[in-house]
Amino acid sequence: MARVTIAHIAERLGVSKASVSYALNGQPGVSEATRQKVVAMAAELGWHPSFSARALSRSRADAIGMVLRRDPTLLGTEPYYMRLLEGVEDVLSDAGQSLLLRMVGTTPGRDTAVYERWAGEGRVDGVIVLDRAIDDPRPELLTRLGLPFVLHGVLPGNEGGAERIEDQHRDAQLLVTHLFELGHRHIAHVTGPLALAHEVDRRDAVAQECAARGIEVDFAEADYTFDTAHARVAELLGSGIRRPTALVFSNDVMAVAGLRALADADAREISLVSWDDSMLCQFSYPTVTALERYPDRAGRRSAAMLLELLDGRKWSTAAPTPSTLVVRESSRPARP
Amino acid sequence: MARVTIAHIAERLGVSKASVSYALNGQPGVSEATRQKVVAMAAELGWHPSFSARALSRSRADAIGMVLRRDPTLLGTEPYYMRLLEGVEDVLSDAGQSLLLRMVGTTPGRDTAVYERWAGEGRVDGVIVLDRAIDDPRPELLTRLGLPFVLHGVLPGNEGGAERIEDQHRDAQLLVTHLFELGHRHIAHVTGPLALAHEVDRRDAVAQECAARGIEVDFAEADYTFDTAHARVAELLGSGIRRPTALVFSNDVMAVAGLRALADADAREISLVSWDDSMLCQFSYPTVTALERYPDRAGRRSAAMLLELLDGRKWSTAAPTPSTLVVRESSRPARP
DNA sequence: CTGAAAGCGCTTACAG
DNA sequence: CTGAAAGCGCTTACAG
Repeated sequence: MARVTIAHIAERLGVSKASVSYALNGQPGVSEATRQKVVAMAAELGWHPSFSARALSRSRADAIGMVLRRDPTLLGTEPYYMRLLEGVEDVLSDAGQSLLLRMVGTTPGRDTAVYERWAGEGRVDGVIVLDRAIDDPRPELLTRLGLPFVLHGVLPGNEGGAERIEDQHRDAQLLVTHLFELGHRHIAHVTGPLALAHEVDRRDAVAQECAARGIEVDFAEADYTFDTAHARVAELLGSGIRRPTALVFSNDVMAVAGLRALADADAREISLVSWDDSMLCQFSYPTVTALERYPDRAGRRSAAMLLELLDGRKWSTAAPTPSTLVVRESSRPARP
Repeated sequence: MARVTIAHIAERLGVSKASVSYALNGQPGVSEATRQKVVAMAAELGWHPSFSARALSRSRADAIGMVLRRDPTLLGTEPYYMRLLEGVEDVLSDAGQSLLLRMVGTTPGRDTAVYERWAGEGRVDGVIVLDRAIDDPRPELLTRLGLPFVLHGVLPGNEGGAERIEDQHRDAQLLVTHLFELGHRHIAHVTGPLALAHEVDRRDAVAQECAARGIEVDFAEADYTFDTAHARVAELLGSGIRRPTALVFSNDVMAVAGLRALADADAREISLVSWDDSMLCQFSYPTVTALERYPDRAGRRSAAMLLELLDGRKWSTAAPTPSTLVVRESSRPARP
């Protein structure tokens, strides 16, 4: 079980370690004949480059990291993250890179410690940052640490927020248009935490789309959990005056909570749509109209962008995949 | 942004690199006075050990790997895996170990290549193997590769299958007893792939529990997906003769498919329970009675076992957390 | 094209 | 207790 090294290969072939290294890495500096002998011998001996030796000499870890900050319980129930990871992992493994995963819960500052450690130890070459917050301290921290990063869902160079990959506007338009066409003229949007940049974007986009169509809109802030969303809906309905005829939820769990709240309030005639699709939306009763946002493709994009950034290549600006609205039972014509 | 090394610390303090190393690692061989100076200086300079240098000199990657082989689409929808990962990650990060994650889909052999590479490159110190199959080639492969491993859900040294951590018998008993007490005397169990060791265990355990109570039981094999499970239930109902009054499903997705199939066949009076709990069971209509199996704790156990194995420590045989039955609407008294 | 050598940043016997 | 040195397995200028 002793490790096969380039020294062994060099010895067997009677050449220098340098030649072996060049041959194995496809670098110039070896004759084609030598290269072939080396490659054949490496295959025969079952040689693999020692990851740590290579990392040390190249100062490259060949790994990228992701810190998930949400509540672990929620993480398990939101397919969004698994699908995102799947896309990221797919691109990384094709590139021979590893994915380091860390889940830190919601305690503030725990992610910071992870980044500091990763940077200090040289354990990852870069990171993908999720769930960008308003005044997010992470870009500055990562810059200070010298750790390359990509903000998931944001174009590089546009951290200011001018141009977003995840186009909340287009998504808002899909949702609002759908409700408008069903005759809804008064809706409410139950958002996620407004400390998250994309939730603010969504709220603003919904407001704008509604204004453009003469739809009245109310907003309520929740935190992606079932219970909070349930409570918000109960409040919206209980406040009495003028009820919305349709509700928009920023994720699938809250949408399903909305379903329950409507049933509890005997207000099943109210329509409802979700910003995230999942099996929850597919199998709830009634089934929930939702946006398919292709999180795996978004993950692929972020991973590809990070690799390009690490290679110093120019980012290739392929357009993100537009979302699709999956119409199900929960959205119906507004009652006349 | 130049890396701080022990050489810098040694130079600043006028001592040797060796002393610095000993001091930083809590090894004997330095005076207490020197140790304190070193530690203080390391903190001041913001020193972190170079992960790759340490890995190279200790031939230890301080990382463990997991290969997920299921269909990525299913992975996203089964909270089981995220919760499992959460438990694993928690233990690992407390121990300063990293988690390398790889998703390979269901193409046979792709996981093998990953293990070979990880072992060859020395990228991980060990792996946790999930979803053990009948005649699983992985234990042998990993042994040959010299890569330490833990079979998730199996006691070390009992790979033969004598003693399982995930006690399918106790779980089967919970489910069958519940149905028995509701008056069911004829049930059917829609299993996952019988190529998986634990699915065979479940089927056998259910058969045994039913026999002990004079319950008739049929079995149908599916593959954890909605469509297949839906088809199996349709067949079970269509076959005509004697219908079961209750169904057991080996995961949540299939249970929800069963719900739909029952509705489609206008057979809502048939009860149904799921071997896995999830939000799918919580928010379906009707809600589904399910086993809470605490996958995060199982993940913790496996991770802890692997770390102990790597350290050459004796495995501490704390008992696994027993499952709990969460009774919901889908299981009702059998029709007289 | 090829070889001898230094270097990446640690750890760890081995002399003093 | 302390220092000089070799070694982990690569990569990469630098001479021939």
